[in-house]
Amino acid sequence: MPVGTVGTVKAMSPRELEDIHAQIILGNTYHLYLRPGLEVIAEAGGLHNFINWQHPILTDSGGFQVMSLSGLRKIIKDGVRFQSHIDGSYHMFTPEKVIEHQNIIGADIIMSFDECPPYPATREYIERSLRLTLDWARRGKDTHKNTEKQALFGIVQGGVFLDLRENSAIQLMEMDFPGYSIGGLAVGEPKEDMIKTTAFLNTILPKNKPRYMMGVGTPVDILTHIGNGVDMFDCVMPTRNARKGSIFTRNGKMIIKSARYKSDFRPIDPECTCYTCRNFSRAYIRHLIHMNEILGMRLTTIHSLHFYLELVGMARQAILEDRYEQFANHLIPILDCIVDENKIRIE
RNA sequence: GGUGGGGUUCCCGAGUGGUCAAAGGGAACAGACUGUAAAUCUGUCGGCGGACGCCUUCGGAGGUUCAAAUCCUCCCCCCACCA
Repeated sequence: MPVGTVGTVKAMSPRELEDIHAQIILGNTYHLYLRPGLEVIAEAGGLHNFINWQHPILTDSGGFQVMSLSGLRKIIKDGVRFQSHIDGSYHMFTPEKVIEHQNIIGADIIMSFDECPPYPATREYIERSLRLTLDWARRGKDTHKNTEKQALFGIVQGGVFLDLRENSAIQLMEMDFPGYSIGGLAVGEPKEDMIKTTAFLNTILPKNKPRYMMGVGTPVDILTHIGNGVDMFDCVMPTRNARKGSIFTRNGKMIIKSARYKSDFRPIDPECTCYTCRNFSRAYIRHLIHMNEILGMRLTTIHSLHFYLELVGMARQAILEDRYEQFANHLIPILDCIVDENKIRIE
């Protein structure tokens, strides 16, 4: 799922998203609440209409902002009081209000309010945080009435402590959500911990409901966790990194702003079918990024998102053909490095 | 022709006897980025060597001094105003 925090996948028009076959995009409750404000979105008839995206949308609850804006908020039992990073005004987010907000926004899949705890954190901290998040999940579920049109997911927390993860998952499953998110990962913990966690949850979470790993990840992460039964991902990396001249390809990461592409007139990936690769050279894209030109960001974003969506499409096909492990094992070492064609040539 | 002001490391620009390989900015180069306070941030940026250091550099050539980007002499070049 491409990330479109404030109601736009940065640098992309809805038509460009359709061109690369994006099926669903993300929005963020906290950011949309602050700007443009829920009144505007309500007046527009919901987020789909407001941004003219008639395909599915998933909204995050603001739980991630509990971590990313940790200097500007206070957690209490009832919820989180944020101080706006825009104008300093105070805003109380409770699990009930967060559901009401998301009812107004109207996303197809919505999230319980949670605390995304930082890493490292003590077991005591994670336990306390988890109790709160579970309480909030229950309160959110009780509040949510529009269940026919909006699927509310519960969010599994528990840090890197597997027993706490288990505890979290089981209690959420008792509440019977239509899907389960895995939160609080890729926040700085070792990769092995992340992998152990999804591998473990793979044995617990129901197989007939979607599992969404929040905020992950690199192409390698995605393939790894698909292998552990995860169905859905979102991540800012393909978009954010693309804008800064670092893109993902089937041959690994390519830092297109690098001097080595100054006079390289090949496409980013000669085999790629995206608009960018069919029409523009590495040298030109590098130039655009260096010039800080809008088109540069658009073209790199198109490519990286196209690649991500193609990658998960291939993963889906490999699963259907019962050859996923082979597929992933072949691809992961390639995707895990920086493209260096000169080096390959020497070898 | 006259008067005044200047020439500093890729560029702009500070520095007016030692603590200067020389502030600051830009460019350039190398990276980081994982439910987006991100068109952001970090590092490098004369050469050689782990560090301590050594060598080359502040328009050019001389000179003064223990010590010069900084002071003196001559020369070259630029800018402004006047004629």
